[in-house]
Amino acid sequence: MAGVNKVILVGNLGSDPEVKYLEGDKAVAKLRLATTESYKDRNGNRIDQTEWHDLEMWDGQAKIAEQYLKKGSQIYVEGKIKTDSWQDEQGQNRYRTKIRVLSFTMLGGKPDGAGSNQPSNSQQAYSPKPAATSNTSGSSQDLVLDDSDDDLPF
Amino acid sequence: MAGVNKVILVGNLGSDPEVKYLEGDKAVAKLRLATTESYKDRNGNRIDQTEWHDLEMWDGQAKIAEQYLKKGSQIYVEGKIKTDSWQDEQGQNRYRTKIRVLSFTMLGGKPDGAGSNQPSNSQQAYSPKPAATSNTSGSSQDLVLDDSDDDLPF
Amino acid sequence: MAGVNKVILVGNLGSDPEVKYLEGDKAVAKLRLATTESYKDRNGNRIDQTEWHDLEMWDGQAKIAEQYLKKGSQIYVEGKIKTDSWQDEQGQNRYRTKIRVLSFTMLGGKPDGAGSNQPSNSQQAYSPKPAATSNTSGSSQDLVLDDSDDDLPF
Amino acid sequence: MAGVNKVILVGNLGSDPEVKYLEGDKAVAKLRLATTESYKDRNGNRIDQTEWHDLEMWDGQAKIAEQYLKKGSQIYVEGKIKTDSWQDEQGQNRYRTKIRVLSFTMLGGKPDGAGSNQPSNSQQAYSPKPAATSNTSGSSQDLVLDDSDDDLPF
DNA sequence: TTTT
DNA sequence: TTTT
Repeated sequence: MAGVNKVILVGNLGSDPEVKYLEGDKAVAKLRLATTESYKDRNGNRIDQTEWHDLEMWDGQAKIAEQYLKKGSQIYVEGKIKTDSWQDEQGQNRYRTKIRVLSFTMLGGKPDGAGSNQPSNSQQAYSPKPAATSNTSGSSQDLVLDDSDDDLPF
Repeated sequence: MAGVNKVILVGNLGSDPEVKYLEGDKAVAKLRLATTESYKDRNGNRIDQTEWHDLEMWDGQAKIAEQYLKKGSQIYVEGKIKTDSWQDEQGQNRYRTKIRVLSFTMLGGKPDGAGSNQPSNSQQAYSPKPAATSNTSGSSQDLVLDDSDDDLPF
Repeated sequence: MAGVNKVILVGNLGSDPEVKYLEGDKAVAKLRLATTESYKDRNGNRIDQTEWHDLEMWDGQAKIAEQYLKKGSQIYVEGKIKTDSWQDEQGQNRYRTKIRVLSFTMLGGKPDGAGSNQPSNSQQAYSPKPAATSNTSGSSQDLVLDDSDDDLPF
Repeated sequence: MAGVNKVILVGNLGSDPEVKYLEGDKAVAKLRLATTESYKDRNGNRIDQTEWHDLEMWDGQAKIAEQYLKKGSQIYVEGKIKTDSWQDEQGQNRYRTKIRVLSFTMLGGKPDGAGSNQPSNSQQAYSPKPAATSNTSGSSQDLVLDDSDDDLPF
């Protein structure tokens, strides 16, 4: 019965992360990630096919995303699929699938600036590379968790 | 721009595959796969959380699924995320996400029978393990396989 | 600079886990895992090609392995590649690559017995499925960790 | 018995690819890839731990690597583990593990040049993005690609 | 031997 | 809506 539900994505953000702060030092970030596949059709024309993914990050990860990611950023993402379902006003079943991010890594060169609200001198804040990889995390000692076998609330 | 869109699942089928045959030797199978995550809540109670995934397989793969998979089968799946979107009659945007399967592997012991419509002597048809792993494959103008330095697996 | 080093394996154990207990509640398990790939050669003969992997698990994970895994067990493994190198007595560089396991999941039906030293009524000990999935872990509250961004000593 | 043997890496090349041309349009490329993991030790000092991987690519893939990859290139790699073993002159068993690459994707911005032997105006050769993603491919009796519902990507 |  |  124990299962595996794993997603690996490499793509670019369609816009800056949207971060909401909740009570108790909690935060959630929503991001839209494009993964583009390129192939030739039977006439030899190159076709790009883009898939858009809704990413969700929490807490320390959300804050790192806010600080370092922005529209266009290329990232590697690991996460799991979660589908929300509900009934709409017409009583119809509705579904929405998102990727709950467990860790991500920034790709490509150094960021040329930072999150959308950041002054572009945040290069320094970026230094050492504490943000280059983020795992689902929280406490200030940089505790790293993954949410498979424990009592995390998600 | 080149991206990665990869899903890895291990779970059990919620029902037998539903296979439709289309014109020209094409076939498509729909499957529902449950991946269950188990964790302890803060009171130490074990909680099972199940996520259901819509899988789609085509052609040779669909036929193998029909023949060898059934309700309860445990499989390893590799695929990619595809989200269909459309407008419903109320003009609202609707979304449905599925996993386009690129390869799968049957897990656990030998199948005790076979697909739901199969005589249970299909054990023989199963022999060696021709069905144990399936890659996306099919008609010759659409040949797509994913292995490497060898002859083709089917 | 942040990188990704990820291995995903599904295979069977070639023998029972070998577990060593070290000072301070530490334990390490060595396992040999076979992943077999099946293909047809150009004469249509089915060929099985088996790759053997050296797995290493630590602490809580090692103990779970000892208790529930044995020769023949089919498991799903996630981990990372680590290559040890040293000079042998002739002054030659020697290399040995192993998989540091970060999590694993038992596949197939319930185990029919248990680790090699276990009474075969361990079915009960196995109950619900507390052991079915293991992450790199430690403390008794079932704390789950992965060792990417922290100060774990391995 | 069917198994899974999958490696996913993101890292940087330690040097330009070494490509050898063999008889019959065959080619093989050797690459060294560094994956670096960053963590804080218990004193809060950031530690970088680098793992080096031997990559092997064949045929079309090797040629693309020669043309577009060079020292420092950041790539995403998918492949499988292969361990060669042999006896050395002392009759000792020797082992060497490498990653047989099945597909790779260049990460980060546009290449600023090209393979080590290429004129740096190869930007044009790079155009559209024929090299951005490569799957295992090659001679017609050994055609192996890994994508899905489309025409072939090269 | 890479990268930040 | 990203990227090349």
